[in-house]
Amino acid sequence: MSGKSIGLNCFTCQSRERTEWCSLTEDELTLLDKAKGAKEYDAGELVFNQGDDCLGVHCIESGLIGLRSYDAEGHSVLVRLKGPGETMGYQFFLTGSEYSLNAEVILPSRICFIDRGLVRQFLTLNPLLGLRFLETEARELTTADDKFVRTVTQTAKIRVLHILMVLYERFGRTTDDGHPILELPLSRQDLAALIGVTPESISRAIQKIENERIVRFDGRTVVFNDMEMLFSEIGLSG
Amino acid sequence: MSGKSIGLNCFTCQSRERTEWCSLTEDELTLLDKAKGAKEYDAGELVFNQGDDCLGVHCIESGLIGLRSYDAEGHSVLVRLKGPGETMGYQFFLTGSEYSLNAEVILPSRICFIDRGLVRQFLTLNPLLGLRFLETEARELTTADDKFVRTVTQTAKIRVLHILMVLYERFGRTTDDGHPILELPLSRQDLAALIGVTPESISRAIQKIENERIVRFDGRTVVFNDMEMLFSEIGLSG
DNA sequence: CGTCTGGTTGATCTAGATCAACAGGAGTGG
DNA sequence: CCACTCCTGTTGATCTAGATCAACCAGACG
Repeated sequence: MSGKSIGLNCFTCQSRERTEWCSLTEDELTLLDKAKGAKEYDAGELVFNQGDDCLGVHCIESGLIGLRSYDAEGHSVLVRLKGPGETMGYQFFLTGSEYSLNAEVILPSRICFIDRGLVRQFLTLNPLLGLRFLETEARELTTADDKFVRTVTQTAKIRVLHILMVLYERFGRTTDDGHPILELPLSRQDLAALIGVTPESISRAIQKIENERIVRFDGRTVVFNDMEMLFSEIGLSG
Repeated sequence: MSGKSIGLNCFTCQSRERTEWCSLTEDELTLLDKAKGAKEYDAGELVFNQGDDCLGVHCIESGLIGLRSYDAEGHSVLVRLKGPGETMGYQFFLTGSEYSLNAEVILPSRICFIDRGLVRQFLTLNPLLGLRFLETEARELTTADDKFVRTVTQTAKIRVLHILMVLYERFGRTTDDGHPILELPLSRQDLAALIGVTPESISRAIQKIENERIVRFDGRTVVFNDMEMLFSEIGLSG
């Protein structure tokens, strides 16, 4: 069993506003707060394992999780990242199937676990909760479809540019002198697994991108030199 | 405007049991039946267009629809098939975005349209409906993720075998002498677009598959000679 | 008939995988 | 402190699955 049990309070949760659970009433939240379990995880730990039965859902207060799939030949693919305010594992809870993915801790995280019985109860009790999840799922499905289309139609270089853009929207900031900048939370290997290519291909794609002066890399720091160029390369569909 | 308006009755709908809408009450169904619009489409027509605003959802009574994405360079990818009892377009309704896909009629279809206002109304009125959609979406998300993993880890041949299996589960039957058989509803081109390869690659993959005696092709008829072999090739994860 | 579309086959090209070597940390243990 | 291994990332050489380009055939249809 990985993770260390800690105390966390739903009412003071820094990510509450961002979660679907914010649609719960005061009373419901009190119930949730009592019934949930909270844990702290170090980078590298697993929150749940591919093949395990899904006993509930996990809600991330802080940190970063990667949902990774290993196939029979040992190939690993990073299917999706999950961050603060996001709930993970609900599709397995909803389909009543076992996890088809590992949940790997990428950045140290605090994560709550909510038993499936309770989730079911809340879903029937408070219709709003279901609607929020419906919207979240719809967004995820759309990005999943989009990812498939990009994967079969675009080159590795363009897909790298695209994922940099996506990561920038999520983790990026602007320096004091106005440059858009991104501190990558991922290793090159994970970057590769995220777009479904080898680490070598990532290296070479980055090489090209730097030669074209679109972005500059310094370790895990990414400086965007030419946003116009980047946008035109990845196409409007951002 | 494509499609020809027809009369369809929700109460006698042959696919009602299969839809999420079967969770509606008698009264609600009466309301839905009055408010919906029904159309009949020929193969090749479009139910909705990439780029158009989503004004509601479409529920398929009979036929077959392909959700296809065209990128800027004209590449076409078949993202998903939708058949009787399935509702399509709800992710765009839910995210409030415009369609990112075309809905192409593959087999002649009868399709009902339900205005977004009404859908919203039903979703808040009857929580069960939302839960049903939540489950459907969860399944679709899982298959979308799975498709991504397969696309980046498996060869075209294996992906062809896999899609044949999926199509068999959906459209296949067993002959009198006990052979599993599949009447393909798709052209080779569409088969190609469905797994994200070129028609030429499909042809060559089929060639290999026939040489290995796994399945036999006769036009659009697929005879499964060796299910064991097929399963072992695509891996247990089905 | 000619024209068109869908499918197959062959020849060639190329993006990206694979295999291999190596360089720079970061520990770890003597 | 150095020697050692481990791990990540880069680079080079080679290989290959699948794309691309082109020719061709068969059936459909005016």
